[in-house]
Amino acid sequence: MGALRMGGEEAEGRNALARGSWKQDPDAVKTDILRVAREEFATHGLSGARIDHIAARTRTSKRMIYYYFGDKDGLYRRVLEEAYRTVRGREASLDLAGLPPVEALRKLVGHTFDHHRDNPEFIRLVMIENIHHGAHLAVSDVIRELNSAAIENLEDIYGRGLEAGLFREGLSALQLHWQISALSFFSVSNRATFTLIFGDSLYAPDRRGDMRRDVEEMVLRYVMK
Amino acid sequence: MGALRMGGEEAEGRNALARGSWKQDPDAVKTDILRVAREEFATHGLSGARIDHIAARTRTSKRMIYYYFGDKDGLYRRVLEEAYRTVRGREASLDLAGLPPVEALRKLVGHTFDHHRDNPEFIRLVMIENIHHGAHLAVSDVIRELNSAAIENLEDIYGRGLEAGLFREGLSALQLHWQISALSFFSVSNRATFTLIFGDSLYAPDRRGDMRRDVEEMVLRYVMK
Amino acid sequence: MGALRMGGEEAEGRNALARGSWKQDPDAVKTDILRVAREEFATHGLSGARIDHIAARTRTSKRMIYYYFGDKDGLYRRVLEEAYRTVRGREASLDLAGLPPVEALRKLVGHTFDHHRDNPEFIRLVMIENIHHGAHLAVSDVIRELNSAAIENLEDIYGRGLEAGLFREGLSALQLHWQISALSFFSVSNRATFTLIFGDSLYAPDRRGDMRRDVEEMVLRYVMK
Amino acid sequence: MGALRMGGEEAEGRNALARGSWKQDPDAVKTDILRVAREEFATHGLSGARIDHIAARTRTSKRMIYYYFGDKDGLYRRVLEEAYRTVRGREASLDLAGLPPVEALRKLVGHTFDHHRDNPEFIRLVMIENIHHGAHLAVSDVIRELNSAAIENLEDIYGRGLEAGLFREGLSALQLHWQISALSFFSVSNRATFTLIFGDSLYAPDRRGDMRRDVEEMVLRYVMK
DNA sequence: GATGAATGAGTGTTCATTCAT
DNA sequence: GATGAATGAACACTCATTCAT
Repeated sequence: MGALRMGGEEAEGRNALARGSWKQDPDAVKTDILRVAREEFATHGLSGARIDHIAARTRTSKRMIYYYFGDKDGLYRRVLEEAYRTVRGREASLDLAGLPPVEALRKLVGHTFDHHRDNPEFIRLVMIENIHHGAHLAVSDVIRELNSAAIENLEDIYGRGLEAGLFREGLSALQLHWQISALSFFSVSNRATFTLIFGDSLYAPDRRGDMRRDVEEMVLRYVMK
Repeated sequence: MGALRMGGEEAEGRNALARGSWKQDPDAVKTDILRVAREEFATHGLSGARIDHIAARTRTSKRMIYYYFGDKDGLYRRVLEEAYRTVRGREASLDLAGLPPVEALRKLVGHTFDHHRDNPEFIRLVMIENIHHGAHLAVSDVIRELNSAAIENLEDIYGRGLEAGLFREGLSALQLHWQISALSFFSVSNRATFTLIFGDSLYAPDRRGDMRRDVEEMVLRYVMK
Repeated sequence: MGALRMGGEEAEGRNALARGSWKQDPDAVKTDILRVAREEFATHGLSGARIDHIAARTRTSKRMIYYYFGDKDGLYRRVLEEAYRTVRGREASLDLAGLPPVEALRKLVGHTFDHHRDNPEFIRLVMIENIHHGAHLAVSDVIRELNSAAIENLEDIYGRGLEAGLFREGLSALQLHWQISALSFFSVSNRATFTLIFGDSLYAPDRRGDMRRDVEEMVLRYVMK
Repeated sequence: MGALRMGGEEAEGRNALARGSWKQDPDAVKTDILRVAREEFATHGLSGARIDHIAARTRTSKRMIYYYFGDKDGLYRRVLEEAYRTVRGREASLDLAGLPPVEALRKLVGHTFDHHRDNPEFIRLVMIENIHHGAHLAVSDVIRELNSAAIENLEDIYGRGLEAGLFREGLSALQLHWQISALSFFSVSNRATFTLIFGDSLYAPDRRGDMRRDVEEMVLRYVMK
């Protein structure tokens, strides 16, 4: 996508838009469609999303959606792929190698929590994909690139913690990743039903830090000797 | 009508059918519709579900769905309500009062984990409801009855643990419920995408007990001094 | 189709129509759709036909076409089936058993020629189906009922002609049917291009009898000793 | 441009392509488009044909189709014209003047039958054109050149047959052409539906000669005294 | 209460064709 | 001459819902 060629082009795209002549800039068109589509899919789900709605909020026409993305499923898949790719980019950029194990782990957990909390749209896309049994992720190429960063970070930290005699033996990076994800993901994904049933005390703006600390604490107490 | 709670009704329904006179048994008709609808909604989501599909797999006609449930949303709401009601019934039936705090907590966590794992259809309905921002649960009466059981159990256990000097101070039943739910729910809700990206090693049939123990362990280590 | 229940119902259908209330008469609705669809398909071909055009010229809506016929292909198939069925009915009604072989054969050929000439819509449907490689006839049940009448008539006539020493040996009913069909069919199917290239002298209204006689003559001269 | 008649062009086209410079050879481009278009139209009909499919299977782009042929109808008309022109070329090349009337007629009939049987694509184009009521042939210039060869051949043969006292009086070349065409054309045009209904015994590969002989026989018996 | 028939408003998709460079 | 981008109008088809009996 356009993002790859980025830099000057994006700026050009915006200038072109400002001049009212965004034509002949396919990357800008595609990016524009994807942005709107991501919102629509995240808000209404795959079946609930309407191509017409997406087209209406785009700088181009419905026809161009089909020109570039083939069909509704193709568009959804691209939205999903871009979402995963962006996340992966953020995970990789975390620099934890210089920190001692405990601090590194705490930072990774807190970062994961924050990231989920700050990207509810991504969370919703993943929820939606799970509602569809992962059928679209399964046929996508991105999955092959996704595995690494998060797990590698954890393996490094856990290994260093073991060596330093700080962490318990017998745990695995995959398991830890699963637990960290569960605590971070659920806090966003199930917020609606949870607050309806139990009130929103846990989600008061000034208590977000508490919740993150609780999650960090939970992971650390689980891992440390 | 609470048809879902009655075991006998299904059998009655079948007998009535066998006699060719189930038409005079409105409860059986409603139960039949709800059963089929729950499957359809859980499988395809709210927007993805088709009234026609539900009607086709029901012993009665499409007209009856509208007769008894008003519209698609009404049917979905009833499905959601029955699902929550059933869960609540199961939670209440857990008898932990006789157990010492640590054992009680471990049992409650394990039970929650198992329950989620054994009821993916319920998990999916909750996911779907969250995709729809909890809009249907919000207008339902069931929420008022839902709060209690799980939290009360936890309050009792946590209080007894504190008294016995086994548990840390400063935690809350609500927070614990949230954490237990997160770990249990995510293992079902995100199984599709998680296994696609990281493989299904965590979900091997013979490792289900490991995962439950890990969750129990995580909660206990978090709560205990 | 309606034709099966015919008699009083059709009349009722017409009365209902006259009263402006044709509703609740599914057979009349289906017959109406099929009539319009036959015209549309015969005029524009399968790909060229427009469901919207059919619906517009029908007493019902586009939606009903899908309600009764599933999709465009289903409608086309039904049109084709009804066309073949009608033809077969006419073939069977020919009573040739009482005539001497030569006269019987002449009458059968003339009748076939006239029938084709009088039913250009049927001819066009068969042309269209051949353009589509017979794909729709192949999956239809009617083909199984179609074989008989025409061939049986010919077999009887040819057998009697042989016995009477009037006809040559070594011919077959199937081959004769093929030849009679070719001469009759082509005169309708290729009329447009033929008259464009060679003028319409052969198709002058007062020469239709000549053409039929030529076809009869051709077949008789071929069959007779 | 008459590209279709030249055998060498195709090779030239390939050479040009091999040299990477076929772009400068408009005739090769046009021929290429026409070849692909003929297949597409013959296979799917006029309405069923897709410009995109044609473009995709061409060495050039969709734009060139419009550049050279105006629109879909223009392209179809050119395909039709080239097909007729090719046929006419073949008819003219038949040398029958040296043969005695009966042999000449038999050869002409057999040749017509074979030609139709060997060019189903041409037959299909003519069928398609007839489905469209000859509208495109009507506005084409080729029709004016088409009349002659076949009829002239027949006139010559029939005249010589009459003179020799071998043929019946009162027939016409046009009528004979019509009958020969009918028997030859139908065997290809209606093969799909005919074999579906009556089986393919008449079309067994080893019986093609029989069918041709039957057609020859039918015409000869019709013409001879 | 119950049924098959009926429907307006969308819903994703495709078509031949033209524009900008 | 040549290309990829762009498009309006239509296209087949579907949906939740209601009507007539």
